[in-house]
Amino acid sequence: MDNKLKNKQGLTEEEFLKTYDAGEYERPSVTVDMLIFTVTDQEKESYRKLPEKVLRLLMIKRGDHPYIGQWALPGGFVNMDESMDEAARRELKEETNIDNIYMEQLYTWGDVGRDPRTRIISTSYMSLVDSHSLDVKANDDADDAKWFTVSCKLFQEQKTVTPAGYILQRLFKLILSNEDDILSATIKIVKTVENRVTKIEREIVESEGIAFDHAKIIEYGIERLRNKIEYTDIAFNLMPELFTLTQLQQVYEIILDTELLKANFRRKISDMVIETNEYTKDAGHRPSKLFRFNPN
Amino acid sequence: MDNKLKNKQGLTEEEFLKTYDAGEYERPSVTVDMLIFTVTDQEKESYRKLPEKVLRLLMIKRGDHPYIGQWALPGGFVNMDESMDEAARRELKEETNIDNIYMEQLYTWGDVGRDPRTRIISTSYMSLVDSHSLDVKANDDADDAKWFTVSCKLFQEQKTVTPAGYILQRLFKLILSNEDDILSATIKIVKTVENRVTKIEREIVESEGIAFDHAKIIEYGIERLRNKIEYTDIAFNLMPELFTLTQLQQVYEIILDTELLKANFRRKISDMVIETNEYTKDAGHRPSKLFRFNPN
DNA sequence: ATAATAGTGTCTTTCAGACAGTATAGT
DNA sequence: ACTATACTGTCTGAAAGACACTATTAT
Repeated sequence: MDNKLKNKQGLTEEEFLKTYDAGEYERPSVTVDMLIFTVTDQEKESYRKLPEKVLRLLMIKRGDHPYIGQWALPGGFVNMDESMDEAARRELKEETNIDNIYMEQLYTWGDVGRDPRTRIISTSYMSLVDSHSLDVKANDDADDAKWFTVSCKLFQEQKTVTPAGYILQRLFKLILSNEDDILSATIKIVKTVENRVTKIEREIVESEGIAFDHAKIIEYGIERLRNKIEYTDIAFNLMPELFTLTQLQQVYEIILDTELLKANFRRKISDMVIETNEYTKDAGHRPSKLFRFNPN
Repeated sequence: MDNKLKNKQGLTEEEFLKTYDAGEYERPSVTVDMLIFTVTDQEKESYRKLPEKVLRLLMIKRGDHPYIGQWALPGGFVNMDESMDEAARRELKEETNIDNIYMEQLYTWGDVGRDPRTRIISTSYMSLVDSHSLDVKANDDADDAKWFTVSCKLFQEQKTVTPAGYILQRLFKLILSNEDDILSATIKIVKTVENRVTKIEREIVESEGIAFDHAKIIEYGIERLRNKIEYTDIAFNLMPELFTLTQLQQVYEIILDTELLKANFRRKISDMVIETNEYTKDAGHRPSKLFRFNPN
């Protein structure tokens, strides 16, 4: 490419860049918000039943205004000398102390009033962590990071047919809980189809204890996770090196919030796993074969 | 919520916000980049054949450094008083002069050196427009906007098995062309699976006439479009009010870059369309029934 | 024996793919 | 009659869903 080309002011690219002034336009701040999911065992309820699994999300208690005392997603500013992904990895490392874990960009949230301090645009990332690779680290961190059990359920659906399409309104209840706190929010998702143009809007109806618009960001992340677990192998990021097929099925079940039939589940995931010769021991019942992930 | 809570400095939220100083940290600029797709008829090649369809993308010729003379996606800065979506709609309106069209956020691109002037983070949006609702407007615009025929093909695939997974490298050739210009780029997509952690990276190998990292953004958009057309009804955003099933099939075929079997295609889309009583006229062959979109 | 979980076989229905056939306009 | 497109019927095989059955450990 000819880099001696001159612009209307008669400047070459080199000269142009040397004199370039980024200008006095005011700029938004840019942050990343991390959705860090893991799956852990619930305490066994009866003497020799299998432990139930729960989906957990890492949240941080705010120590200052705004939303002081409420819980927010971990995250922080994107520095001038790092890419978005690098910023996200840095935050992840700070919170979980793990380096090489699954991470994916989800969506960028840029409504004007979403932070009362100043204009902040925030990109959300989702990360999936095997709970066994986590040390307690994130639990006794100075900045009050804690894992919350996540539940997100559709509880109302309303369809209105209009002359040129329809309006579908769905209400989701998001509940985050642990031993000490229960946070909740209601998120309204409105899908409008009019003259074959589809539009989807997401709105927080009510939010208890969840800072900023993070309830919306969490709901969106869960939706994406549910969707993606169906047609990719991301679920294995939540599994330890060796696992039983029942454990794997439990992970699918808590994420999708449905019960699956064992035989069918095994058929479906059969070529994503490799059989090993090892078995579980000293459960109060028949031992089960351990499998590992098969990266085809 | 109790908004009389005080922080460590003894300030209420109101007092805190009044004295809040956004700080002297340098901030990136934030822009939106629009992928505006449409489908148009190619000139008929023989006297009574059906016109072939082509997928087109709107690009703008750069009049200043950097990348002077090259072609870039339409887009612009996000103002402080508008949301990301509003900025995207504004750009869309400026370029196409249409208001109510399909638009979807795709991805946020934030590599450090992606713009030589200053740090710019850019969110890409995809929009689908029915070409009949477009006037020539965008063609004779002052800022040299033009539609390019798009083609994006996989031309090399290479898989290397590693001890703990594999590396899959794919090369795509992107070609944008119209009567006057041919632009092209090669994009490398590397998928690494290692210890059950998957990572995907996208890199521009070579780019001819396409400004910035826009080749990458376009390739990603096409991938998403191809993916989404399979399981949603977005294709209808590219169709006029009334259309024949063959026209609809052609749209699927150019986007997916494959040939589909008529009978199977019709079965698949049957409940997304409504039959009308109208027929096409004066084609050199049997008239065909017109359908409209069925917003279920 | 019984509780609890592990693991398999198979029937049915649904859906995607392939292909062959019939129908109807213009020239 | 012929060309070009419109439209339909049906066979096949793969996958999803439902369900029933057998197996193996600990108490």
